[in-house]
Amino acid sequence: MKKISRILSITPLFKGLSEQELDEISGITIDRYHKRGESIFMEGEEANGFYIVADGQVKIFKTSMEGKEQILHIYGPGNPFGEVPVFSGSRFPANAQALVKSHILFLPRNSFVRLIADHPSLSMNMLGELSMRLRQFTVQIENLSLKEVPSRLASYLIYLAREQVNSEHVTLAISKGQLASLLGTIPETLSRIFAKMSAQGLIRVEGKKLYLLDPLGLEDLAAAGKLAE
Amino acid sequence: MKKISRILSITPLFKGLSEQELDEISGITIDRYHKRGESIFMEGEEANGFYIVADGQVKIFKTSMEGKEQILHIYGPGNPFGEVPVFSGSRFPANAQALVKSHILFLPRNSFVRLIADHPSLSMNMLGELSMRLRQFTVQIENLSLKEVPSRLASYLIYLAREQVNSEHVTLAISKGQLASLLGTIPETLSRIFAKMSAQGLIRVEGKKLYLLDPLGLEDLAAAGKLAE
DNA sequence: AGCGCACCTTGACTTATATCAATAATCAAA
DNA sequence: TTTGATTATTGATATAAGTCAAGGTGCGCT
Repeated sequence: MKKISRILSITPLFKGLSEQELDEISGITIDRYHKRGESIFMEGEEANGFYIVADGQVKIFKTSMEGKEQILHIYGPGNPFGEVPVFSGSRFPANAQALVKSHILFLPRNSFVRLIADHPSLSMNMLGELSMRLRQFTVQIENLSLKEVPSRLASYLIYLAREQVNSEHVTLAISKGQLASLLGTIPETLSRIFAKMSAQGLIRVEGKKLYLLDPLGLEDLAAAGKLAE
Repeated sequence: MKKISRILSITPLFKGLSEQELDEISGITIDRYHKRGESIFMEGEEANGFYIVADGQVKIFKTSMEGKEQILHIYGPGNPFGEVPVFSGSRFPANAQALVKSHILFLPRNSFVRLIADHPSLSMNMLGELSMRLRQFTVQIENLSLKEVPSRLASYLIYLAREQVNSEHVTLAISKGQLASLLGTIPETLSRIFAKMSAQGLIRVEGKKLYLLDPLGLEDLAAAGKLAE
């Protein structure tokens, strides 16, 4: 019980709520544990609640008929997911799967909706959460439609650099294959672009460690630029 | 005043609100009129409120450095837009422009946030609205990343057919150039695909009137299928 | 009615990225 | 440490869609 409260207290969604309110919420959560690769829910499935990552890593994704996958989000501790059907429709719009062994909290829809009606600050937090997602999606659509893969990769590297304080290098939290899927491409293409960017002296790749050798060049590439041969 | 209430009453966002609550809202709206092609707001601009289309048509879009445009939404009477910065950040994530002469209602942020805190059903409606948007975006990302242009077009035609009751034909509310931008392509490509689909006997194109000759073939194409030569 | 401008279409060409295939590196576990 | 499996790289080739360019069609406006 104490452990759950700790997770809830670092969840931005619950920021500003009192001890008592957090206890109320932790009273309605249900623990779930998923192995690496295990499906949490699938697109089209009926939802009767949503989730919060307590520990581990989860991907939200779509797949095409031919088996290609597009990752929409990758979430870690403190991130809620699968809330859309709580507020509209009742089916999940995408799939969720654990990328590593994960501990997930499940919040049943009805209890949560009751909670939200009574606590305006909780509903404001949820509105903030959903609008952040919309913001991220506009960026993702812009990237997919208006930029080519090298620019998308450069954007992602810059994003990682902001996220991770260590200015020396950044570390990929996911495999390169998954990164390809997140960027809307395939591993082969990503691999080639890593090679080209290395040849240009923009980055140095050492497994999951990426050294950003030329941050300005990357900014440039992210904005518009073309990657020379 | 009476005219505004009528618009608000058909706006799904305000469904279930009392006469009095609608009056309260109409008390804080500000009328704006925009000519065809006029900008309503631009990406990155500070927002101090959001909008509702009273009459006309508005597009929400992103543009690349090189001038290519990706339409995110096209909104008509009753649709709210530009709400994201009300709940997160403070800047618009995309551009808005009137496609035709339009009458727009502006709702100042502060008054609206006050209103939402007092009326739980209004906040639930807004949560529903934002989650519908998230749903639409997942579809759009799926389309851009996982389907080719002919499939996207077929999906859009099927969507139009559901929207418009007349099963005989559908009518484009926008120009073909704008449709291209909505589908994440360019007019030339769209034109060629219209030609191919016509040659296959899937559709017949007469200006803005589109006859869906082979609905099953279109469903097929939308799902996965390839368009033959 | 006819002028002018925006929209649309068609053709030849280029290019980014996917596909297919083979090999290489990495990693976890026995 | 060896082994098998996952993950990553590299090469050759195919293809969808973008670019550039030139006409054509239609529509609103005086």
